[in-house]
Amino acid sequence: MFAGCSHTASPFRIGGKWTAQIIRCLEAGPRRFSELEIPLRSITPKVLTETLRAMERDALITRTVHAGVPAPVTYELTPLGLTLLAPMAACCAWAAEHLPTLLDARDAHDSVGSPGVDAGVGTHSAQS
Amino acid sequence: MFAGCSHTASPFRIGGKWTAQIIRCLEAGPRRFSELEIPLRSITPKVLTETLRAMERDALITRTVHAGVPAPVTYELTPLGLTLLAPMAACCAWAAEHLPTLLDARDAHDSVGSPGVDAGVGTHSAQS
DNA sequence: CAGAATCCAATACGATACTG
DNA sequence: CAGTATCGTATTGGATTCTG
Repeated sequence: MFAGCSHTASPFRIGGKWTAQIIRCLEAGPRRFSELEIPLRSITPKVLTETLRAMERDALITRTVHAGVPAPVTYELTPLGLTLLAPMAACCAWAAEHLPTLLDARDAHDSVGSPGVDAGVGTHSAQS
Repeated sequence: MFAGCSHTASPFRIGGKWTAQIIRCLEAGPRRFSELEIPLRSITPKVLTETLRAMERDALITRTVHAGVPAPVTYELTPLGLTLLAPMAACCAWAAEHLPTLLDARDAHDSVGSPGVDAGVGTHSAQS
């Protein structure tokens, strides 16, 4: 069970913090480096490069250098990368339905012992 | 999208390295601390405790101290925890079908530039 | 039995600056 | 444009030892 769960490839830990978002950005077709930086607004080029290289290594995406000066580079999902969309959708649906509950429970648990100004339960106010 | 992706609660990063395995261990019913240590053979009590506490905080499991000396403690999935089984099954199915492909690609990529004794592609031999 | 305490190593993530 | 280089910090996971 969970064969190969060596922490970078566990079913629930596919890659790092950005892998899932990158896959979604590539869902609609090839994107260039700078086109990925925009929607992932807080990512640094270094981390983006690292993540993309790791994904390329795992055959989830392909990296293509096109002709031109300066040479544009595009990233695209491989067939293997496309297969991740289904389980990701399942996880996404779960999050949409249950993540607020989880976060509320977390808030409630955290506020025990430090109620502060008694803001009450439900202080949660999801951040994107 | 991926609301609440603050790195501990992203759909593809539910908890730490062990959260998913613990959920599966609890799938068939309540388990005691020591009953969890066995199947998760390489976990240390410290990390197991940390993970269980985090899951309890997120209302994924309940912790029950029973009467007796020494007092047995059992952990059990909450209704919320049970809802994770479905997306986990999707991820698990993905892994069963595609993880070998991914790992083979990784091996192939890694062996480029350091073919060693030319073991060829497919040196993969999955470790559990 | 079910952990708590302490210490430590690896890694992930990020800020900043620079380049072919 | 699409990175690379360097540095620093925060978080994670683990080994070991001890206890009500």
